[in-house]
Amino acid sequence: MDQAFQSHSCGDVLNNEPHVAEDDILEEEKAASLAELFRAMGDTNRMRIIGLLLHHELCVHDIAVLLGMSQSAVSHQMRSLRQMRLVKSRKEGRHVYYTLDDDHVRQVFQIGLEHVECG
Amino acid sequence: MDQAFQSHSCGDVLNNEPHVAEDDILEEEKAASLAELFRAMGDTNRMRIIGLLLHHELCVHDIAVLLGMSQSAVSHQMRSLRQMRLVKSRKEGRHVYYTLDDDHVRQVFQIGLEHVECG
DNA sequence: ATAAAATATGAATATACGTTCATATATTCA
DNA sequence: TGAATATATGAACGTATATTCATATTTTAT
Repeated sequence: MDQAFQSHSCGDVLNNEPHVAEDDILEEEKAASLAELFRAMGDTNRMRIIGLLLHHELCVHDIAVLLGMSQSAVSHQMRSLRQMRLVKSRKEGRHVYYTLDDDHVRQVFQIGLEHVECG
Repeated sequence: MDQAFQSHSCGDVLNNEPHVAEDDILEEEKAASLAELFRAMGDTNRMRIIGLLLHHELCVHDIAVLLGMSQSAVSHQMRSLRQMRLVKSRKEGRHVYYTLDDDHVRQVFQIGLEHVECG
């Protein structure tokens, strides 16, 4: 029997659902990836950036000006967003234009917005 | 004219879309709320907890046992999750049972999973 | 009433993270 | 080539955060 079931003594949920632990194991590696993804969205400035990119393709400098951030700060943030595949970049001359990577980002943003707005 | 338009000189996106800045202002307060929400999902253990609560209503002690976390650590985490309205609690005797607060949480989790899996 | 069990909380510590500053790389234009 | 513009990057510093430890609160059982 799973070790998780040996040392608890409260609710009977675990006893009625003997596969809770196994299901959880499946999610273990994914939990870290998910956390990493959401951590990338867990910053006000990065959310402001995503908010801008919902509607427009923008380069680093434009984002910096629009949000009143330093060029360096934006560049560092874009790196995080790129690494988490929240945005993708397109180089054109000396500019690097950013857009949202895929529709998942838009969806998560939108559902999150519903959550914090309506409740 | 908006101050954001005075000091940039690169892409013409801003000139072609004169309302970028105003749209952004609308999202300003929301950006902080969104970031707060996603920050609450930006931790591996909290994602493991959400992963468990997708399928089962569980009390603090059960979660602690299943995830190999201390009672205190889980309790602190549940507080964060409650404050962000990701979970809701139901007290029954000396137990406090937790479930996901609403379907937004499930949806964001699911879409996030799609993103990190298939990508 | 006393003991045990479940949960919550405050302080402390260690780690993660976001910004700034200085600087490097790359591209355009004179 | 040299100057200017756009972006990227590494180090450093300050802040936020997750855990542990000790303890408080609440409820159940004897």
